[in-house]
Amino acid sequence: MPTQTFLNLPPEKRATLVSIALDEFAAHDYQSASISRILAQAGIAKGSLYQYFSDKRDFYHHVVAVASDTLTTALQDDLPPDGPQTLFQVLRWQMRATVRAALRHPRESQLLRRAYGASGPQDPVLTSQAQLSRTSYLTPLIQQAIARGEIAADLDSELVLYVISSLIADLGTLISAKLGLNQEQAISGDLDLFASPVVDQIYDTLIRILDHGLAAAPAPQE
Amino acid sequence: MPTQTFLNLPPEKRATLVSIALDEFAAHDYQSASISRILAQAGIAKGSLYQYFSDKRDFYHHVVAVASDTLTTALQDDLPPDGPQTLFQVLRWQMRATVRAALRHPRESQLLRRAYGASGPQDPVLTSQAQLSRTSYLTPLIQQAIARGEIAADLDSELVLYVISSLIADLGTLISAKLGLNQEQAISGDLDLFASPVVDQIYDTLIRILDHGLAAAPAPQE
Amino acid sequence: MPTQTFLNLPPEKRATLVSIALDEFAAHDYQSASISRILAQAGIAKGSLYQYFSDKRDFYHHVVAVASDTLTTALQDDLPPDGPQTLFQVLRWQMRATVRAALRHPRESQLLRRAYGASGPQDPVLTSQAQLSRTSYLTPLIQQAIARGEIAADLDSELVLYVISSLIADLGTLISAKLGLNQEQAISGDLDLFASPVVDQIYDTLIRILDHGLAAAPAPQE
Amino acid sequence: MPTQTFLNLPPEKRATLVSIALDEFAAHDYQSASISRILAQAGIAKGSLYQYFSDKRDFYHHVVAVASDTLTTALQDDLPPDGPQTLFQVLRWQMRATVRAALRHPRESQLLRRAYGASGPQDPVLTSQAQLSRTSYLTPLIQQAIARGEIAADLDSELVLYVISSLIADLGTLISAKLGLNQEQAISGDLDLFASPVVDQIYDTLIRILDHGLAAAPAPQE
DNA sequence: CATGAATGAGTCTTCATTCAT
DNA sequence: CATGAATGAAGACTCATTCAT
Repeated sequence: MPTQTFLNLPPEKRATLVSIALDEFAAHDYQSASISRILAQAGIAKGSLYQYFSDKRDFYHHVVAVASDTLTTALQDDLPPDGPQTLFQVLRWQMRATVRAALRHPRESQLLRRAYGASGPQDPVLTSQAQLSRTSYLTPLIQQAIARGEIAADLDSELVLYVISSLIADLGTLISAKLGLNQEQAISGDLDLFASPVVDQIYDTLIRILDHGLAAAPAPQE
Repeated sequence: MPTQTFLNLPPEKRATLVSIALDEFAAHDYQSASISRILAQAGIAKGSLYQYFSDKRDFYHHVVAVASDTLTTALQDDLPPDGPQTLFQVLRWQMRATVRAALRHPRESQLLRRAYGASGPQDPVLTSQAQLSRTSYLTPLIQQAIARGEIAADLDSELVLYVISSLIADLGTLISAKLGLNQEQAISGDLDLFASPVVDQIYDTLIRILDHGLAAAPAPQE
Repeated sequence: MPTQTFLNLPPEKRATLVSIALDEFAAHDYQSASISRILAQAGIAKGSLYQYFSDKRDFYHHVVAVASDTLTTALQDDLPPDGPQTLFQVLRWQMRATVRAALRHPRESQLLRRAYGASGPQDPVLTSQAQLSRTSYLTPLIQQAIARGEIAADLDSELVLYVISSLIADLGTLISAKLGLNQEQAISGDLDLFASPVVDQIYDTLIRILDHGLAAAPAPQE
Repeated sequence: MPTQTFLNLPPEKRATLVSIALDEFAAHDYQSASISRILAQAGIAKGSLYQYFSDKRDFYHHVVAVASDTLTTALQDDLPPDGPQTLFQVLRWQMRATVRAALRHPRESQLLRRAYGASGPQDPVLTSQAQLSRTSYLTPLIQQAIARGEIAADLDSELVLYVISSLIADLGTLISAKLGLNQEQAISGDLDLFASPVVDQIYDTLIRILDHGLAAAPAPQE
């Protein structure tokens, strides 16, 4: 946890430090990210960091937390239009919002992929955070959907969550591939690149697949 | 690429070196994996490695390639029973085979997850290998399935590939979660842990979802 | 030397600071004792210390002086019973008092052992203090004893001082060894551990040796 | 323990390194002695030391061992003349030899004083070595002396050892004081400084005190 | 062709001290 | 007069790589 000393810092300085650290931790994994590099670039003395955070890991956690906040906020600023909606209408929106948030915040996105993806047993803090972040938003939606009969009642909600979040998780990769973007473009943060009917069609198709797959089916004729 | 010198080595020595390296690279990410540690444990002189490989990265690539081979071979030794089968019957087999291969070869599995997952723009070799490994096996199956009408003709095969491989990719996580296993047990290599009706039911349900979702639908009643 | 600012401090605060410093300096040698640790534990601001003392070493000297006072006072509160006594009767008392003081004030005792023992040429202040502390109490006693004929007149009083103080200096070690105590017990401050006839006998024997050795001997019969 | 790598080194290089380390460890206590300083002065690369020793402490132990060997050898090269001798004749020789060895090897002497004196519970290796070094030579002599009746039979040999070794331990201090030498002269290694009748008389007197003190006394007439 | 000693830049972290508030 | 943030040198130790044998 950041010390009070860090919290007292001029917001600008705080932001600079975190932003530079974001770059470093997004580009290298925890072990190989270099505190020295970050501090040199930020123009902050070696010793100072240890007045802000107790540890390299402590610092890392903070940076991850900030990135997570940034993305979460971006998602919440991009809510579906009001009015009653089916799970699948909401999911379509969510897909788009997720992709757009990742585009707008490529470093945060990359960092979290790394942090939550590779968080071994060595960092239980992150492991549990990761699980939470995957679970918290979708789980209630899914349970409502089951209650409303939009999803087959006999489907295990945990499994449904797995299906949906798996499909959303790597969406960026899919879209980049279909648009023929290289990785640089994909993380350029240029939203226009993704404003394409192709992308919309991807959403539509995925939603159709989910809808048909999960629907409380008049058991298909197999 | 390994030098000829390496290829001339007694196979046993080669295997030992690679196996120990597998441990190291599975346990630590590329940067923090230690050549020194590997060589010390293998009883091989520091200089020798640089007569076998040009680089730490070169060596790493070789180890990843071996791991990839191991898993691929394991998958190919676990083929579905003969006879004409639908895509979904094959996929069910494939799911089971993938999970079993990962269980039987936990280090390789972990290494590839790391290597393909976090392969940044810094290692284009791995990035393309990763893509290939995801693509090669499933793509022809999917195209056949489209041809045979098992999948809606208007579905883009690339997207179908995405859906299927996403669902297979993290299957281990899902199963571990549902069985309540911790990470240690999950990589223990104990096949019996996964021999449970719960697991079979997961396969069944996922296949049902895929089937309904991808089927050449008599368009559902939405 | 402490500044006036320090002397103006509420005695309680002063005592707290010194006591915590005592712990630190008793546990680590001068260089590795940490001002930061002391201040953090005492809840005193970094800058303040440098308004109380000029230096780490200045502070150290003060702590040593306090410890020295504490022990000296403890010794003076444990005077031999009144009435005329021989040097050896006084010495026996002194041995016991020294041991008891060390037991009652283990931190001070440990600190002084460190400070006076290892005081190199780098810290002349301590070196001379150390010498003084060894000399001041015993020297007059010895001279009286010589005058009274309890000690052979031809013995050099400086040498006698050396003999006596050497034997007293490490008494703690000897007693701990004979009682089979480990170091933890030895500095536990538990007076009862040393309340044993074995200990009394050690005093008696040492005194006998000193007495016979130093006595104005009718030249022994060898 | 030194690695084979270290043992393979040209003896000259080995000696240089150890000698410089001797200076450093004699001048500063373990914690504040600086590996960097030693290596810089020795012209050896940082990394190399860790191919010779596993640790700072490992290195330290080696240096202490070398110093101990040096002093032990010096003592053994200075044996008393042959022929049956009383304990006290031997002790007189031993005093002289100890003082001369310390003079000839002032750094080793200083290092061992530090190492054995301040060896806390944190370094059990040294603690036991220290005890051994104090015990091994004198104990058998004392037991013989008791057997031969040179020492009172009722004296505990452990206590006698304490008395004798205490008096020998700080002899250097006493002599320096009596000769009026400052610390620099005392560690200058100049043997001639100590070739004085004053010194011989100190030995004589101490031996007389020990003799009278420990003798199997016809209880003196006090 | 194997060896393994040498290298020195690099790692994270701690420290006593200063100085503006 | 107290504060506590800033500093940057220094600490022990590890690393991939080279090169003479």
